[in-house]
Amino acid sequence: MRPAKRITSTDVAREAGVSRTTVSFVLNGRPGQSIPEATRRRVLEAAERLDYRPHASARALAAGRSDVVLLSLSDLPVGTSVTRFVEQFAAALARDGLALVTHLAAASGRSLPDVCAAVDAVAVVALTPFDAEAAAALYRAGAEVVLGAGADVSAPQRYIGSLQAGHLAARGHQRVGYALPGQRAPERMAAERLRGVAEGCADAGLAAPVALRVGLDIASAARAVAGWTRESVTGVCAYNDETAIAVLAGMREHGLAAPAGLAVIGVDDIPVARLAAPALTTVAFDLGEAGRDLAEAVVAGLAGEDPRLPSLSSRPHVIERSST
Amino acid sequence: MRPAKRITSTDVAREAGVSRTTVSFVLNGRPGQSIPEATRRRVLEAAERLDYRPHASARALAAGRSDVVLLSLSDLPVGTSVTRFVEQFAAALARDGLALVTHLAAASGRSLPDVCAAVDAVAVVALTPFDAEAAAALYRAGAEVVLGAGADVSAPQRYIGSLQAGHLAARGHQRVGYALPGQRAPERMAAERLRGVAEGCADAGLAAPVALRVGLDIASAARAVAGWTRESVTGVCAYNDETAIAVLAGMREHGLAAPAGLAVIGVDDIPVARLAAPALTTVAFDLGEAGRDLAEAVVAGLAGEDPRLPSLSSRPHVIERSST
DNA sequence: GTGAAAGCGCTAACAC
DNA sequence: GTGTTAGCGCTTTCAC
Repeated sequence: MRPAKRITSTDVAREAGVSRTTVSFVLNGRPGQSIPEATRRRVLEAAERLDYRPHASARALAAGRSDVVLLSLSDLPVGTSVTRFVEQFAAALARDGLALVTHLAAASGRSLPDVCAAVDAVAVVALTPFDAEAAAALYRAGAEVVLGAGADVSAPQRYIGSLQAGHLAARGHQRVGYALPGQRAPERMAAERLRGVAEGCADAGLAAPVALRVGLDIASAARAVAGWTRESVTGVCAYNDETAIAVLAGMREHGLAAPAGLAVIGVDDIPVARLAAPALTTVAFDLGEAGRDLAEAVVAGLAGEDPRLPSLSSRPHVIERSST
Repeated sequence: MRPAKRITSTDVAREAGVSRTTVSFVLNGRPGQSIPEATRRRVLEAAERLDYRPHASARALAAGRSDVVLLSLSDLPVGTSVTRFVEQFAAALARDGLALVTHLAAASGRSLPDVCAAVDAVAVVALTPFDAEAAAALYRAGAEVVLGAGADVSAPQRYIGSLQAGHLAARGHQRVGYALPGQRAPERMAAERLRGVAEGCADAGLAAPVALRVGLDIASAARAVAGWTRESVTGVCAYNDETAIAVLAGMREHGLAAPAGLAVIGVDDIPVARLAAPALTTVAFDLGEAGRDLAEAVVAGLAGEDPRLPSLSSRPHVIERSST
């Protein structure tokens, strides 16, 4: 299957019996230009008939701007929430004629700025903030808008933490622990969530949480559980569901069962959370709305307005199951 | 932070005191052209000093081909194996000057061909085969190479299944079950794995596996477990680790524990697999090599050679833990 | 309202 | 060896 010859706007123009200019005007819905409905339809039909697709590179070169938005996904577990986010984000961008592609951080091949340049992205977006240097590199790589999902990203994260702490406090726990993730997890996000837990504890008049690192292996988790027991912690907030499940496993090692031995609450509501023994109480949130908001911010930024970052609002809420 | 004016190859040429042609030759490592080392270095240094980046769109337009490869990821759980794949794939492509971006199927915004056109991708790749129509649409969208990772994709999948069956057979199980995934899982992949299990059973002189669907919820899993018990199944192969964990949960519901009540073996070796109670025996494989092979195939295809599909070799192997 | 013409930044024949 | 030149396919000012 060899690709056929490219169909150009010249072909469409010929087919419709107009000039390329007109084709361009019609296809780009040029405002301010009043094109007779008849001509309009003729062009549209010709394009349709020929299955014409404007050549993106040529378009970008001439217009000085592509319509590609690049989303950088760090090695977050691409689970439920992120999926929803991508869905809504892409859909919202599409409504403005923008196309979304993703750079997976695992893709060690090229740096983000390199990829940005390679696809000639007009905007680059991530779920966590870019530091000044990274942003500068992206601008240099040709991006017009660079949006790390907000200084405000910290607020929702803290809120998640406070929900966790609040849930445990409401159940009468006096001393809570925090399960920090092991390696290769977004430190920043973990830190914000922990801070949220600390705030939640403070609000409830409890002491600061006992934060311990928990890798995704039983030994590491068992060690942490021992630590919490020693500190008479009775409930622990975990960075996410995977970590929470590790805590559950660590408890098992000590002959402890949730929630009596230790109450555990996670974040994310991944599918296996409800399959855990006992089923994991967790904080779920929907990034779908955040996706739409971010798309709006991107569009605003492209329009020259100052893209005030959306709050990444996600309406986090506790899903109570039996682990607490 | 506003993007500065673009640095063009003209700037580099001026800075280096040569013509744009020379810059182009040097930067693209034109073979057959013998450029004095001195000039070469001068150009390279100028480019470096100016932090010059060729404008991708202009490049693609002139050269008639971009260097963007688009990977389409269906809603597979983007877990360990896929991550390794992407890593190696991207790295291998980078060695040939190609950049990788991903289209997440969840990104409902635009169809794959649309995105392909938007980034002007030279090649589009997926982990599962494209049907003729889809491939044709991609060619029409401007792709030169379209590679669904192989008709041969079925072989490794079947092999995985046979490994599972073999493992159970070796442990003396006489009647095995198969846990088909619930919704939104790649049917095709599941079918191949099941077939592999069937073959494995046949090879061991066992009856065909009892295939039952298992959603990611306890009720569904419990139902399946009841079904298997009724059929005196003593060991079940699960489509993947998540499904296997569901089976474990379903067993719990019936007061059964692995491996005595029912032996369970999964696929993927996701992090929580080893945290399950009991720790899940599973089939792990490394898609890294497959990533490298696929990159090679893409490059070959781009060079006009017939891209004989790599076998997606992945060296699957059983990781024995206590659930069997 | 429509068309002619001038580039966007780069590559690649083809001269020098 | 290096520079001159002609586009790649599209957008967009500016006449008609």
